[in-house]
Amino acid sequence: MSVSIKDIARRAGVSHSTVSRALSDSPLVALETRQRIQALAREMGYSPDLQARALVMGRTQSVGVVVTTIADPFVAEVMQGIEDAAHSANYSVILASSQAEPQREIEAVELLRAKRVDLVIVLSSRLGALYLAHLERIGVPVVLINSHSQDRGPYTFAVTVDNRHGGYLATRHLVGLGHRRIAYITGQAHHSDDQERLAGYRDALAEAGLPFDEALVLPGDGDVTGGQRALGRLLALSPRPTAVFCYNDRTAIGLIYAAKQAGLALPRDLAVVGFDDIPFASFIEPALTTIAQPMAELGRRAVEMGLALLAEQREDKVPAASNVILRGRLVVRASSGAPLVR
Amino acid sequence: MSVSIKDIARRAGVSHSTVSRALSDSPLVALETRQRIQALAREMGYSPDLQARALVMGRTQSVGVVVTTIADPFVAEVMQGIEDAAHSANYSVILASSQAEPQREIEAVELLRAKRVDLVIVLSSRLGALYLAHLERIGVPVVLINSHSQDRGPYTFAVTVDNRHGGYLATRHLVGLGHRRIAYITGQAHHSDDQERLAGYRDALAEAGLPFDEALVLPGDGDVTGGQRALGRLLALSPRPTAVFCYNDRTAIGLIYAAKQAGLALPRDLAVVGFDDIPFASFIEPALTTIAQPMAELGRRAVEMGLALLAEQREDKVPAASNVILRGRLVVRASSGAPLVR
DNA sequence: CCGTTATCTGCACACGTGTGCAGAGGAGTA
DNA sequence: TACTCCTCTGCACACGTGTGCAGATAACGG
Repeated sequence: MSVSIKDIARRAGVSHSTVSRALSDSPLVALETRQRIQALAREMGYSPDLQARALVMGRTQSVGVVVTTIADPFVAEVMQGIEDAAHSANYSVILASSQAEPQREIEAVELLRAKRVDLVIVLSSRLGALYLAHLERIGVPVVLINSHSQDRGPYTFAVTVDNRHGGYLATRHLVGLGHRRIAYITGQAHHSDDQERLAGYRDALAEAGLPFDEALVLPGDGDVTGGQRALGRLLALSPRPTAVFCYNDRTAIGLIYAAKQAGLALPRDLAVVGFDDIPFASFIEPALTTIAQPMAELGRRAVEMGLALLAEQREDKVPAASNVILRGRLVVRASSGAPLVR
Repeated sequence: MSVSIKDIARRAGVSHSTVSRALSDSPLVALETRQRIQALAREMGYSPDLQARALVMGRTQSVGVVVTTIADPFVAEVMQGIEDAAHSANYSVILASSQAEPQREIEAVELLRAKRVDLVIVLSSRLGALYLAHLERIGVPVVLINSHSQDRGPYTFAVTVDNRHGGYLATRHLVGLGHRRIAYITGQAHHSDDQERLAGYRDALAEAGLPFDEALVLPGDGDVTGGQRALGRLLALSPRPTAVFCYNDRTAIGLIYAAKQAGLALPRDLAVVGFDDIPFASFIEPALTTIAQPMAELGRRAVEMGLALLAEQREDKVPAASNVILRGRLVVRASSGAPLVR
């Protein structure tokens, strides 16, 4: 099979302990012996078994990431940041996707636990109380990205974008353009992100002295299809809204697609604002006005925070970290259109 | 720390061997004892250490995946298929991304080797001979996705889409619409996919009796920016091509974006065909005609083939597998336009 | 030449799990 | 009762690695 330090030890005529020390450049081994062994290891194509090492060291140098699906460009961009930061810290990434099935999400967490990852990152999950309890039990730090955890355990923290502020920025932008009837298309039900973006939407309305109308909140699903389906309901409203803020870019893209097929002229007939700023947001027509999330940074920060937590946990310190909230920024493109003339 | 079978053994008043057997439902343990231990394990929140198990069993139940970047939607879709198939087979996925830096790709492979993954899948890499030799040494089956390996080792196979056929279909479609000057925008240099798609392009030209003109092959980079930059060179050609086939959808999207900014009316002034059929291909304007790759299936098949190879390797059999080549299909949308009138 | 010290190496154990083998105990049979 | 056979359990080792400790050897000073 694969060559181990014992094999090297045999060929070098020393014990495996000496080989182990030589390979980690310990000064306890005579320089000459050290170099001889290192050369031999290279020659024999030695590759250390990280699992065996992890077993004795008590750390696997790997971070487990739970996502709903990597096919979501937002998720993919965050993963990019995670992978990057993990790589820099000499950690590797184990991916588990849940396909948004709660049962499978539990399984995923259980698997990562069994793999003894040092750190778990959960990406925009809608976590029930039961699930959160499950997370507690695994005994390693948990960092949630874009998932609010009001009821968190000692080593559970969150890195989120300021959804409420983002929702506020988006809606204020539309208000500023003169819109007075602005719809909101939601994401998946019971997602905390969604609730917060909606809250920001209401903030902006309130600030402008506009009434909040329940009927203007239309259900979506966070994917393109949800946006497409929402158009029908939106057109059925009377009077018809002149603008719409969507839970995310994918929803907005679906809505725009359906609107164009229905013969609407965008943005004149309907101004649209999304959320995320996924890579393709600027390539659709009209180019999408949106709230840019620092996606890669979310991932990076989550890793950094997790590693800091890990260090503190090892020293049995009370974690000094606090939740990180990053602000998105408004990116104005064509889809929100020119100021309304009246 | 975490509870082990020894802890359970102590509480149950038996040896750790008995616990180990009881948890795997071995008939060697009395039914009553078995059930008692299983209940105890559940109560104590036991989670088996898969690393330790892997160490003694000689298999980690994990597959390593090397990608350039997961931010590429094509890659993300394939990953989806990989994760899915791996999950079904009770395998987990370790991700390593190279950012297209050769040095980092080597590191990635080395890391996966050290993690003792049972199987390595490499996604659309441009593999030099040196790198391939490196892959050989790791001793586990390697499956390449969309990377031709003319010079492969005994346990190295490939799952690819029929690039040449795809290139042929795309170009024939344009020829069929009456175009006679058709450009091709390449992907990253030295990528075998690219060479093959180009070959298919030439096949279609030859079939139609059209000359191959080197000047019509323009350099891209496989990303949106490459498409954008290519427009300038394309417009400088004289006479100007009436159609263009792009290495992939991202390139096509960049090209379309730049063309619209330059004031061209698409598809009238320029017909465009892409390759991949990424999720957003149908949402840009004009909707992109493209060659649909069975992305998730590529991933699934790669896992299945890899596991089959693994089984054969374990029995020291000569692998019976052969490379898998899947065909893409032409998806006609608006960007290739109506038949040319002349 | 002897004692002390510095330098290096190996023994033995640990991590958590799986398993061949021996042996204890009970049940059954002659 | 004595022997055999079956059922169950524990011992001991294995996987590949890291490390405290003891001890061997050499170097050095008096």
